[in-house]
Amino acid sequence: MDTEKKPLRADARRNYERLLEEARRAFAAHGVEASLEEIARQAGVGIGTLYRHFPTREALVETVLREGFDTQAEAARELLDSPEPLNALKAWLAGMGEQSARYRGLPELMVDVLNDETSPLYASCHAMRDQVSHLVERAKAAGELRADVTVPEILVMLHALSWASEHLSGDKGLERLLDLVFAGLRAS
Amino acid sequence: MDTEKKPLRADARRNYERLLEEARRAFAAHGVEASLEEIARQAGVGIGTLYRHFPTREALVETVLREGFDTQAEAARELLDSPEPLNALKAWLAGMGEQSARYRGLPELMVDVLNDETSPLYASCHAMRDQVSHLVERAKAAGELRADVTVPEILVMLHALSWASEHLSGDKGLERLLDLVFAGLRAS
DNA sequence: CGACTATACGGAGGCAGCCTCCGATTTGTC
DNA sequence: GACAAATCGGAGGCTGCCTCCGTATAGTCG
Repeated sequence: MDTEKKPLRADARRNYERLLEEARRAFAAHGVEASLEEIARQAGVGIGTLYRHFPTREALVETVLREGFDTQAEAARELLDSPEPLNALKAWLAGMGEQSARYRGLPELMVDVLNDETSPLYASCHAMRDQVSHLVERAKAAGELRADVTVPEILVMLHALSWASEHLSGDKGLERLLDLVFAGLRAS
Repeated sequence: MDTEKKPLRADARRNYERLLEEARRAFAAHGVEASLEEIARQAGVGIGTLYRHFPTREALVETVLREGFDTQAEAARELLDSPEPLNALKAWLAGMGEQSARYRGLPELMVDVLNDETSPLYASCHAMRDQVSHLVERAKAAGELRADVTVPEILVMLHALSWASEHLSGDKGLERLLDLVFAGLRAS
């Protein structure tokens, strides 16, 4: 895991930044399946250059998302000290869900990645998985969370809700859906 | 809504059936985004013939799914007489969810179709929407279902769970997820 | 049975996207 | 300023979508 990084040549660095910028724009506009050739075109760069910097679509997505992921990871550490385990978990899930809902098609990608060690996104996702594990254990220990629900179930469900919120007209969809799932659909 | 149907020519009918057969196979193997050209090829038919019988991918999907949908619609009518409104709703959702989970990518298609009147799937989906509405009203009236949850929320959530069950390793995933959502994640 | 017409067939062709490969270009260094 | 290493760019091969129209065939009628 050594992160050797020779300094890039000036033109390479410039192109790298332009590509990221256009990728953000394109993902926002067309989802995570946006045309890579279009991204290169908009960045004023050949398609070969895009593929040199980002060998796969996932590599590009990963780089675009990394900042948000790091923030999210930090949030998890703080939440571990919260006096309300269940709310801490909910808060973490809401944050993660927002990340996952950032671009159309992203929830699908995230879920697929959970079982694919070769993906550049795998490391990030796995780290999150560990973090949420702690939050889940704590909430279970406090008797606030069903003991029989598993971490994979929670994660898949979370991404499913992000996925759903893409397809729901309302804007505050994700939060609402999370509430429903935590509280249950039965009349109280 | 007159269903005029001139009898097809013998070769046309034969090709129609072959295409449906191959479509079922292909959707099962590769999801609803399976290559149409491959389907035509496997059916021993030109791509033009496929498009003549099924002008859009959705038309083909719709035809493949119709039988299951009709069965599902019939189930709804019976469930309206069930003495347990909430269980009736759950049963209906489980059935619908299974339909939606039949092919990879189908939940997404179904959700998108809910707002697209021009889709050949729209009629089927809308009919279902009406049916589930009755079941939902009944369950609310009986005080067994939260009063503030809406039909669109329930439907999107259902398709989200179908979507999730595709991505969950276990096989009885959908049923389990439905239970979780109805009961809620909080410790009881 | 043979001819004629509505019906149906098939695949070429144009477009777009993925990804690879390698000759041409540019950067940084001595 | 020249040279090697690093980087660029896009042509090319592939697959898939969908349309269009010349060709083939089923069914009918004399």
